[in-house]
Amino acid sequence: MSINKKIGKRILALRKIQNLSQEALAHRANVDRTYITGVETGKRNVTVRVLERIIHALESNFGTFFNDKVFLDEK
Amino acid sequence: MSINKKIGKRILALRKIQNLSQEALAHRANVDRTYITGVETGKRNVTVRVLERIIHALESNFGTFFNDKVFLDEK
DNA sequence: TTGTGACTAACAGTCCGTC
DNA sequence: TGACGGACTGTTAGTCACA
Repeated sequence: MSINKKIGKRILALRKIQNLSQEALAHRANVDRTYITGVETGKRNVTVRVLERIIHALESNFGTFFNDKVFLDEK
Repeated sequence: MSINKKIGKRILALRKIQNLSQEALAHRANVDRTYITGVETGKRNVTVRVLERIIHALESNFGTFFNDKVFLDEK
């Protein structure tokens, strides 16, 4: 599984926990809604600068974001 | 401190621990030598795909890479 | 509410060097 | 050995109409 897909899954999971729509998250992170779609579906290869905005919008941080089994599994 | 500078510092630290030159790391990660310089000095905004290669070349992973005080400090 | 294809400006990333 | 520069190509950021 590509890093992009892993990140997409993680973002989706965190977004669902917070009961946010893609649009609400997009607004918080100051990116376009369709951009969030692209990231969540693993189609975008994000830069750390944008990823930082999204992670903060999810009220998380890099440490906890990547401390998830999604990033440890070999799938 | 920008996310790029934090990542640069972290990569430099891990590289020093392993006693690698920038060139050796670049070779392992399959990126250009001058690119490592740019990343370590915080001038480059890396994509997660390349960051993954660099982290693996440092024999680390995203979880432990970002589990560092550099990414927690507000500096 | 979410996904897709297409688009341009900006920049990621390479390769050639010099200091 | 590492920082830095210019020139270059490929890819991402950011947005839109549409489904």
